[in-house]
Amino acid sequence: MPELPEVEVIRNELKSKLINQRINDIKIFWHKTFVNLCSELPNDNKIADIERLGKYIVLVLDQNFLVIHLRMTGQLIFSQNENFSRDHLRLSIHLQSGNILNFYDIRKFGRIYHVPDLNSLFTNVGIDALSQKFTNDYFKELLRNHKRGIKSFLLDQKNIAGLGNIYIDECLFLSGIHPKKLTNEINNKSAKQLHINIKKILNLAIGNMGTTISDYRTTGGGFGRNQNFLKVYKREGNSCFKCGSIIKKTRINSRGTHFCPVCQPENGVLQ
DNA sequence: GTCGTTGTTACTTC
DNA sequence: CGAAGTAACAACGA
Ligand SMILES: [Zn+2]
Repeated sequence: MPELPEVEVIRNELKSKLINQRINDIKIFWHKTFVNLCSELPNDNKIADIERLGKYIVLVLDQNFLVIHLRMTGQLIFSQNENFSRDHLRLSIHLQSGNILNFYDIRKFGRIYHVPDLNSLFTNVGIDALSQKFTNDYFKELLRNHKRGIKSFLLDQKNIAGLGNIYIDECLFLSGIHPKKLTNEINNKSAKQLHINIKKILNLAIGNMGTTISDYRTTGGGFGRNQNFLKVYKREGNSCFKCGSIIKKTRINSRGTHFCPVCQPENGVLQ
């Protein structure tokens, strides 16, 4: 279930495969996957560019946009022929070159929106975590203006776009911040550390081609490698790489949350 | 049969 | 209003 790094890897791979290609036809196999808010289908449109905001991939067409969100189990797999699996195939974008971009999605939560503009779709999406606009000062202000558990705050895409459950646990561990620490009680030093680590961890994960825990695949169907470098996610019961304590797992926002009780003390007090 | 799962949104309650 | 909790979406594997 992809977060910013996985989406960015897919975007980079698709750029060379799709830009300047023309869409011939779209075949829909699960109706809810495709949300058409334009008067027509995107057939005959050229893909001019591919952008990303948070976990959204944006195919910029001549006239309008195709916006893709993979949600939990979405996969975009590129094929140069008709010889591909139809299992869990929800939609195919056929290009005039004969190549096909297939959208697989086991749980059917993913969506492909065809929209005339991006405003309505992105009203509740904040600044991208890897954007130049996401500065330390901006982050400090954002934290100060909310009183909310930091993990819950970071999961909310209207604050900062792109972080999800895995990378939030990793960023908070590396920064020594308890996931329930209130945003307005995080001091400037911790905020700066967290800001640096968010960028660092996301960029490292992109370099490792993303994290494959179960369903994430690159556009060639390959695995990422970043799952081999996680420090706390899925490591409950194992020793902390920093201090040797046992990594704990709890539930925050009904999400599995992994942390070291010594390196990330609640209320700044060792437990 | 039950539980948990990398996401988002609507809804309720405080 | 903000924040927190829950269900819903839906399918699979342990
Ligand atoms: Zn530790």
